[in-house]
This record gives sequence, C-alpha cells and structure tokens, in this order.
Amino acid sequence: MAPAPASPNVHEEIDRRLARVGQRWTRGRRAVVDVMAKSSAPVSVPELHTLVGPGIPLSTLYRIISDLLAANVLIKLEFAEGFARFELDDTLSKHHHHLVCTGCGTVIDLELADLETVLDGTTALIRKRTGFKVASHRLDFFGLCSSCAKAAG
Amino acid sequence: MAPAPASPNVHEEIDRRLARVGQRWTRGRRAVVDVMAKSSAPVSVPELHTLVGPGIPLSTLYRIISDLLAANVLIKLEFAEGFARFELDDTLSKHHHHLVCTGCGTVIDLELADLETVLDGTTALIRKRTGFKVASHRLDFFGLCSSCAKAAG
DNA sequence: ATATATGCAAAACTTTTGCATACAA
DNA sequence: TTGTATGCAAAAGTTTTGCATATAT
Repeated sequence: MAPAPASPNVHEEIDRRLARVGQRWTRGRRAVVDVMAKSSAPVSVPELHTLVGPGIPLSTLYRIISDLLAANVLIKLEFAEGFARFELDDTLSKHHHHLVCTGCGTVIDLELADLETVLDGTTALIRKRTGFKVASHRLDFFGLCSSCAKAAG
Repeated sequence: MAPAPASPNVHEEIDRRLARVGQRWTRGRRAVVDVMAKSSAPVSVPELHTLVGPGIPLSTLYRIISDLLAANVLIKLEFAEGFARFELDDTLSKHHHHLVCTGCGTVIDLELADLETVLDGTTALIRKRTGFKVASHRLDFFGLCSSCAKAAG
C-alpha cells in the first residue's frame, strides 16, 4: 500500500540525476531525500524543517526542494491547504494515488494497480477527443479516514 | 465537454444555499458567481479581480470566496502554481476532471462519464482495503494542449 | 433595526532572492 | 581551485484579519 522503501538502487539513481544537472550531493540534500524516502505521504516544507531538525534554515530547504524538483527527484503536489507538499518522483518509488482525510487532514498513499490500466487507456481517448497529449495524471480521493469515520459515527 | 452554463435553476439553488447559512445575496457575490458560472475552467482570485473589475478589492474577493466555500457553492483547487483556483461545486454544474497543460499553464475542463463508473466502483474497494470512507475524488491529467504539442513538434 | 458584508490598512504565512561565506568536486 | 551550495536577512506574493462604515433583509 505504501510506496517501496528507499533502496540502494534509488540512492544511485538519485545520484545519477543530480550529476546529470551538475548538482552536488550535500548534507542538506541527503537529509531531505532521506526524509522523503522514509515518508509514506507527501511532506510540506515546514514539516521537513521539523523532521530534519533546525540545523538547516527554511530558505535553504526551499532552495534544496527547488533543485530536487529541477533534477526530477521530487514532484510537487498541492491539496488546497495553502502550501505545497513534495514526494519522491514516481519513477523512484512507485506510482500511487492519495487518500485525503477531510476530518484530520492526513494524506495517505495508496497503490491501485488495477485502476492504472483504465486510466492509461483513457489517455488515447482524451487525445482523440481533444488533441490534448496526456503525459501523466493525478488522482486523489477525499473522505474520512477510518478513525475520523468512527468518530463521526 | 465544458460544464453546463449557468441556468436559472442554478441561480435558485445558490440562493437556497446562501440562505441556509444566513448569507446575503449581494452585488459582490453576484459578480463572483457570474464569473464562475461563465468560466469553463477554474479561476484564481487575481483573475477574478480582473474579470469583475477593480470595483471590488482583493480582500473582499477573498472574503466572498471564503463565504461561498462555506456555503458549498464553490470548491477550491490547487495545481501546484503557488495559489488557489476556484470553481462552482460539482452539484451545481457537472462533475468533471481537468487537463492541465504543462506548456502554457492552461486548465481545461473535461467530462469523462465512462470513467466515472470505474472510479465510483473503486470507492467500495478502497473502503474494504483501508477503512477509508471515500466521499469524492479529483482526477487531473497533465500534458500538452494541442497548440503546445504542435509547437513542441 | 439589526445582523451581515464591505473597504481600507495592516499583518500573517509561504516562498523567493541578494550577497557574502563555506563546501564539494 | 572553481563553481556550486549555504546562511542570513530582506523582500515578494498570496491570503487573512481588525475595525469602522455601508448594506441587505
């Protein structure tokens, strides 16, 4: 259900992607990538700041995030919260969707391989109908997580 | 392909929703709802400011938006642009998805009735697998619109 | 008449940037 | 050594809020 944990292969692949755009493998980037690889849900910058400790200032975290986006190591997501969240690129972990709890705000990763087939098939249909050339998609489900559902009765 | 245009019925239904939470039907709200009803894609507040004219200050627009969200007249969307977009609630127009052009940033509304059946069926699966009680979903496709695809060769 | 909505100004919050210094290759 | 990354401080962009006034019902 959660994306694959960080493996040495992932680490090597990130290394390759940083090198490709002339980025160096620094303490700060290692810290950010480690947090992202361990997290089973997208992370915001303030959360990241807490998770990596106050050693790295927010401005640097934002710059690291921006660099890792440019290197195709991370992707950016927004859930109408007023700030952005980030997670490892699908090609580094596994393509997945999100369950967003409207009760407590928690975001849960979810793999739905069966649904992928349908969505991929839709790509051709959209192109024929509209001329739009789909490259990727994003699917979020909103509702109540099991504990919020219980609390609501 | 685009959502249904504003109809008298929609207007009445909005009226009802405002009344339900004790909100008044004012010049500013009428202006905002009119823009939303005419637009075939989600609108940002700065865009709204341009579209309704400078007569209504940004702070008031933000407050109107906030009120209309609370009255379930609008929904809030974010596309990783750094700001939010808004559109009429699905129950006032028609449930649809979005094509987001990564070339020019344009967002296009798209109805995919056939896909809805599959997605609705997925709800039960998710609940059984995870205990998460899905209430709604959101599906965005990213890629190049026909003109950007042409420009890219 | 009375509660709600607006306008203006100020502030809060997220994110970006300039510049001097520190660090990776 | 040389270009890239960091830290600090300041700024920019989006969104929120306090308070007095205006407006809808």
